[in-house]
Amino acid sequence: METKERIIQSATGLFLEKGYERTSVREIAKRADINLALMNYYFRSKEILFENIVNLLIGKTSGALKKILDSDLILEEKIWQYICNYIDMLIQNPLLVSFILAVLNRNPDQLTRLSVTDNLYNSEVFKKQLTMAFDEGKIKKTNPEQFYINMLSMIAFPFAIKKIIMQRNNFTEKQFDVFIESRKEIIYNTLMSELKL
Amino acid sequence: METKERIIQSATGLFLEKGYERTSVREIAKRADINLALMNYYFRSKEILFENIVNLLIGKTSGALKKILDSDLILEEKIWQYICNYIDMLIQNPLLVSFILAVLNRNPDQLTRLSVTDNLYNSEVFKKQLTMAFDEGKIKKTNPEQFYINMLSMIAFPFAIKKIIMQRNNFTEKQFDVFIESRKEIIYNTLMSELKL
DNA sequence: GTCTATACGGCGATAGAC
DNA sequence: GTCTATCGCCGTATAGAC
Repeated sequence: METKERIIQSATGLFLEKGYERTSVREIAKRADINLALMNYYFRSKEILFENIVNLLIGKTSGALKKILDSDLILEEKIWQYICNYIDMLIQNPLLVSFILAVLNRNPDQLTRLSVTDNLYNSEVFKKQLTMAFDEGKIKKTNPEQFYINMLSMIAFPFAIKKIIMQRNNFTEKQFDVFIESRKEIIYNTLMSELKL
Repeated sequence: METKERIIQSATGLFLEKGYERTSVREIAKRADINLALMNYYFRSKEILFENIVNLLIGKTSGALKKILDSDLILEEKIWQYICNYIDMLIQNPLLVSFILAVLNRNPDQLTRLSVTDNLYNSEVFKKQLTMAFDEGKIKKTNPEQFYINMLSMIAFPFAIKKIIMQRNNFTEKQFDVFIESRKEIIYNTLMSELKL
């Protein structure tokens, strides 16, 4: 579909430049040089359009994240891989966290519509592994859900407050990415030091 | 002011029930039983109205948070007090995180307008204390800004994804609060175990 | 100073003609 | 598939009555 593709191209660019809220469907239609109504012919709403784009941008990567978490890697290696891949994905899609949080608070009943969410917060296998590691005497006792939330928080939250962090520290985009990049090791150490016997 | 008070009462209730985005100014006016235009007579905009309400709700508490961080408490005690007070405040104002993040992404240029933000993310004194503690050989070397971000992330992020956490774990409101309450100790231990020599 | 009525421009969405 | 025209909201602004 030529038209459909043009809409996606235009919308992707605008969403990445200005974020979801500040991009209007009229603007998307204008830049794609198509009629406004075609937006709603191909995608039923602005939100669904965004979901399609998000799935295109991070569908594979987020699937890979879940695979890491559900794999049979040993605990330390799994945590390290998860942190690295998650952060790499967010560096390449810095608006993702804000968007998901925005959707969450506007449409709380339809959490499931955004299929990637399942890949981004999913802890069942991982929690079992944590419990088992404790039973085998390999780590200190820990609440698996709390541990997972800690990991997720330290990975994702800085992207949610990216603008404040940049302002407070006078960061350029590049400096912010460096700051985040160095968090990989910090998050890993913080988490592991709590598990060590 | 009778009218002004009625607007604040109505708006506070609606914002707490439905969040900022899903509450319209017409709804606020209707419930307060006042004319729509009075909204903009007393408060210049919906956003300013919300800011007033936020300041009323958490003005004192957030000031207290900054005082803790800037006090001369010893490091361990300061961190513990900060975590406890911050979390208590968020338990009582669970929509605060989502709102601030929403404002942040809609109005990135006017971060300063929401005065409480200064109280909620402010690390200068604290970072110096961390650096000094290292110089005195009391703790392991750590990047102060990263440490502060870790603390903030673990405190605040769970409120941003409250709805997912509740859904995934089948929590009631009360169970969520218990879950959060028990995070105080967990966050403290996680942070301290990274500092220990 | 307060308050009412009304209007403006923009939004996301849609019915219906071609 | 595409387009026009329009709907029903939204936040905001203002003219003018009391």
